[in-house]
Amino acid sequence: MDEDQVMIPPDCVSSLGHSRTIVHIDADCFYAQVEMLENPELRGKPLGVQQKNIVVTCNYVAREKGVSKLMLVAEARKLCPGLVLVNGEDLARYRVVSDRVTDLLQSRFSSLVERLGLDENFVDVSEMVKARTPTAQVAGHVYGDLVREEEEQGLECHCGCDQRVKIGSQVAQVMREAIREEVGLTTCAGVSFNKMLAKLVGSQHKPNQQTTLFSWQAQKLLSSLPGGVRAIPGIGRQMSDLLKSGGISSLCDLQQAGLDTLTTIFGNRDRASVVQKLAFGVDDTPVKPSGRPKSLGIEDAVKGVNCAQDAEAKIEALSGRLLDLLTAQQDGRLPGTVRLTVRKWDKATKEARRESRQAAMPALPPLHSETFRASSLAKMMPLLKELFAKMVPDKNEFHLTLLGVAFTNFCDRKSGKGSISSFLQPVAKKARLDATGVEASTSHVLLPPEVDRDVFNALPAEMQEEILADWKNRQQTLPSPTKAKKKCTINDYFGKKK
DNA sequence: AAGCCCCAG
DNA sequence: CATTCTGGGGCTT
Repeated sequence: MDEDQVMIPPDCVSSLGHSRTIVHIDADCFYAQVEMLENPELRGKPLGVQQKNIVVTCNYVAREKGVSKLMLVAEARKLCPGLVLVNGEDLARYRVVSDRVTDLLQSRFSSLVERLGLDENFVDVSEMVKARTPTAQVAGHVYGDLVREEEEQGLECHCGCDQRVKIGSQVAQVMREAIREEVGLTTCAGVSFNKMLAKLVGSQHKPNQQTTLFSWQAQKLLSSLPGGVRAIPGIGRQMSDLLKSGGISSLCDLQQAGLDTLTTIFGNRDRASVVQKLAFGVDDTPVKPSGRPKSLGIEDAVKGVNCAQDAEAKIEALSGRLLDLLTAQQDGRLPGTVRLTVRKWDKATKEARRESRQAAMPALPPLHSETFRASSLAKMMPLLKELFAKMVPDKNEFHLTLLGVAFTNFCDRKSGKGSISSFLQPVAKKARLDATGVEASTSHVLLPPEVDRDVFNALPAEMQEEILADWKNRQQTLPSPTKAKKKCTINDYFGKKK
């Protein structure tokens, strides 16, 4: 196939051009790395992280023996007899490490940090890049490996993005060093002018490496991707099946399909347009700061649950764990809604399908009271039983394969007399005035800048918790003055623009 | 707002 | 029979 001339349809132009600089950071085999971090004896041994009967991920020692993601345990053991397996069904410990990575990026590099799962972050470093000296060399790999030749042929981009991604690659390097030093994880990074391309190019060299894409190499990257249309982030199973039924399976097919064809396939012009743009590497979606989680849930794949009593026992156990998670999260918010999810095996259609029902949460006792867990459970269980009955009527026979409980619709606690706002508000006002942002970085517990450490230490433990929770909230919602300054810590590594 | 579908790792 | 255990967003009602 001839690929020198790829015609880009006129409806596929980007409104942002190459103006942004985006870094995608991806932790290598994340769960396995966290396990090795917590138990260093595992390093050097083939390690798999197990959920139910599946190895969900494994370290690179195991990969050398042929173990891969989402492989059945039996198969993995066969390939790698010495495989060490650890249980990874509870994600709480992974979430703690994941938060450390996101917090580091957000406090030191850019307020625009978007999480994707537990192991990936997009960072929009456009502002930081503007302030850098324009003489940077590329750190790490360059996609395409033809930089010098191509530049000599005059194929480089004249909008300035070549320079920007070079600086971006230096920033990415510093990010990865900081994550390695301060969190203990190796990562990969991709640098480009939009999210999709940053993510795609970052996976070109793994593990513990980084790759930068110049805009004039984007087409080459796209055509080189294996796996047809599925290689595009945002085109999943359903959409690729739809495309295939419309005669489109390769990325080249997709690029050649007209907007009308795609609209017919998807039955939706907006959808079609987004997909068409993605096929040409056009992605104007912003890096959207993730902020605090919008839901908190747990679920458990089950087998042999076929009576209400069994199910309710499981639901109670799950709810207890979920309340523990809520307590641990402790960012001061309480859920407004509970949702119960079941997955049923439908033998008529021979498919598993999920159903859920939700209800308003009853008022809960104070988060840290002794009886919080027990009395919350007591209030929730009747509700959950009702929800369960809506989906699984008593009479019918059923075969459940999964149960899940989730909190959503979080709201901040109402501020009362002894609450956080009455304490912080006046102090915060004073602090805003003389906030210099210089802030010698605290080595241990991070306090809000307006809170004096001695005052803090004298407070009751519960109030300390509230302050820390509130500070965490503010960091994720407001671009605080401190942070705006702190972004520039990268100056330690690079000179400022003259 | 409720519930389903699709996406992601 | 089923890849696990999550979490976000969009569409339809």
